[in-house]
Amino acid sequence: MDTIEQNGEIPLTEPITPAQEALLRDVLDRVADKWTLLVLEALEEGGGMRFTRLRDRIGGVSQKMLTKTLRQLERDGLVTRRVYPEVPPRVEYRLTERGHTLNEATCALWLWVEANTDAVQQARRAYDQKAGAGSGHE
Amino acid sequence: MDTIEQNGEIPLTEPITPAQEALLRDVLDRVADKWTLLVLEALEEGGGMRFTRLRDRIGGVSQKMLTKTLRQLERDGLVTRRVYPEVPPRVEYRLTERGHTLNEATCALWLWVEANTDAVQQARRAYDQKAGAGSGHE
DNA sequence: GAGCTTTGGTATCCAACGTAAAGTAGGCAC
DNA sequence: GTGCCTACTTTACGTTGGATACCAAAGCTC
Repeated sequence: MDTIEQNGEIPLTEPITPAQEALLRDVLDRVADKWTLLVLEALEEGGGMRFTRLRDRIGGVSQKMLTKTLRQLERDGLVTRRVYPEVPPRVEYRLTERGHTLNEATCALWLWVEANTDAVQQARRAYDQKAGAGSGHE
Repeated sequence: MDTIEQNGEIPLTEPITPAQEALLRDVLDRVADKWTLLVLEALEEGGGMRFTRLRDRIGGVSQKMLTKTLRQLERDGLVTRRVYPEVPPRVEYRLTERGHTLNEATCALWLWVEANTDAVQQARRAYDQKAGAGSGHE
């Protein structure tokens, strides 16, 4: 009989079961998302924030995707969604403690992007020139 | 190797121009990708690797996406693609130095995922129960 | 010499996803 | 009553990702 693990400790060396592997892959997919990272960053910097303010702050995100991203983050226990029963409606989103730790974990990634954006752009230009000039498989 | 420095220094606090902002967003979008992270991880652990081996090692990735991901990484100067003119063809992918640094930057993210997968799963169960029970907004 | 195999891809079809724009709710100023 | 405000939800549509099929080119088999 397969019991879902109920112990409190997680071996950091290797994921053992395929179920754990699948779940890990799923969580990774959720976390390695552009909008997720941007929402986390915005909420980290701005503290609690309303929907529209968050949308404006991030910029370029559709309501649908922002709603979806926030719901997923709420479901995963990374942000809290607090509704004030007022008119007009007011909903405030805020990072949980766990969400805060995730944002910290992505900090290195942000720094990498900031530090390497220039080099990546140069690499792209070089690649595009080379592809356009020499191989000629068109 | 000389890097072109037009403004002399890059402030790590804020991106200034909208163009830089857009590029940064673009690079982030490229980097915050499930397959990208998995490819980087696989190449980091396994060293240089052939296409099919990489596909098997990652698991669940289609040829199309693996090809696309590898092309993007190559274009961005993060992996090298070396073709041996043999039959059957042999293509070996390998991390560049910059790709290696990116993988290091994502290390914290991997650790977070491994450490928090369990808690996320629990949060999801709690959320789904609560949503199904009727205290929510349905 | 026809046909199968192996490897690293393209090409095609189709479902899922993301975006933009319009619609919904519900008090409140007019 | 009409319109406005906010936080969504729904609809329409274009783009992307996945599964499958196909391709090329040499070697081996028959």
